[in-house]
Amino acid sequence: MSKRELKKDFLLEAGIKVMATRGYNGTSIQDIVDAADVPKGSFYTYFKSKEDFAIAALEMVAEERIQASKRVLNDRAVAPIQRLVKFFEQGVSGCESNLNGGCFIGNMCQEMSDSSEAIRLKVRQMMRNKTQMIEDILEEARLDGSLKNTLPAGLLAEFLFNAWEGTLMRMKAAKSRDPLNAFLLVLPVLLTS
Amino acid sequence: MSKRELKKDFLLEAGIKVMATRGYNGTSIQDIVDAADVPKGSFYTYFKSKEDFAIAALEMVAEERIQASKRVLNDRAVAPIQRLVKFFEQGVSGCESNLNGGCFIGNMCQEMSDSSEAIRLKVRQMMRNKTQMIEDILEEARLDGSLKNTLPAGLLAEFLFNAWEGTLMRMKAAKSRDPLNAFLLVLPVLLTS
DNA sequence: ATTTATCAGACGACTGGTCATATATTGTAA
DNA sequence: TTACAATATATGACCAGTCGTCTGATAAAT
Repeated sequence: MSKRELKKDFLLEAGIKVMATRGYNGTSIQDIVDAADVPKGSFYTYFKSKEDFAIAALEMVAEERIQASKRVLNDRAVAPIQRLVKFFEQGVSGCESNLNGGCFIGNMCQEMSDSSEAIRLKVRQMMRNKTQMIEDILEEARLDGSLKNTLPAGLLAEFLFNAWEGTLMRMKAAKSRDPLNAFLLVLPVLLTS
Repeated sequence: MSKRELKKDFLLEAGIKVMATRGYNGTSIQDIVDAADVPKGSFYTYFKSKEDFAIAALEMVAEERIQASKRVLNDRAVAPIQRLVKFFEQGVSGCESNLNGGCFIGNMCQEMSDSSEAIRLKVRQMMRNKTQMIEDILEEARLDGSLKNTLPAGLLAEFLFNAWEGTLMRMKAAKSRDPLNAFLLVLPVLLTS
């Protein structure tokens, strides 16, 4: 990885931390460069605009999450439904690492979908990816007989992903893990009965 | 209602339409007064700050929604679970009326929970209210035997409310009703089997 | 005449973005 | 290896415009 790319990534990582808590419009270019301790002029060497930065940030977060999710979902030593539970549990901790609960992707979705079509499309693509991963594991669970629910896996996956995003949002408002507990208790009931 | 209160409400209604699509930080005082065709100087006659406006806006939206929800949930001519389905369907249309999909409360939650404690607490309270309404109807369904699921009603209500908020969010990213359809198909399965 | 409500415009701070200049880095030729 | 030009990167002062908020003059009501 070139020196340039390293610095770009450093700027991204620092900026994501700020933007994940203060939101897109709540974060200025100045905030981002301050967080990375980089002069303001340098920002536009790496990103052509603030929107461009946000999209790159979304891509970086997505990449991290997808890698982490794959590690959990492909562990064939664990039963599919157990893997799905782990997938969600790990997804939550991934969000908390950006300090102050909340999913960066979900936040950007709510704040920017109506303002920036480019951001909306990127968010949509990332949500589709995640949903597809859930669908795949559900198919696997169906094959081994552990998934009792007879609804189409795609439908169930979409429902579960959305429910989970809603759970993350509620955690943010409540500043509590209770919503997560409710989700994890209902999840197996929905799938195995 | 006094002339003053009428004008205040008018300013609120106009401002909510803008803030619901552009977000809190994406909406300026100028945007709000322009939407209501009121001079900028007047804004601070009615609201002591932008945050104060947002909280009043949240209260107005909540009041509308709660009234609409009560109408649906208290209609004893309809079976409880059917009422719950209607409750969610109507909740979606309530959000779309603020143009461009998405729940004003959910949007404010994601954008502002980490920035404004006052807004976060208001959002939390509103979510609790809604969840309580769901819990009540679930209890009713349990009494008449139509709710098969044996999980505590409070838990189920929390899960359902969060799933529904997630569904609204996904609709915003996807610009589609598919997430709603998935929700409405899974809902009865979760409750009655 | 006195109080109260309204509002135009000004305030300083800050916005996303640009640009001329300064500094590194690289490629080439001797 | 050195010398030097050519190119790329780094930078902070600066732009025009906007931000949320406030004040002082005016209008309306009493």
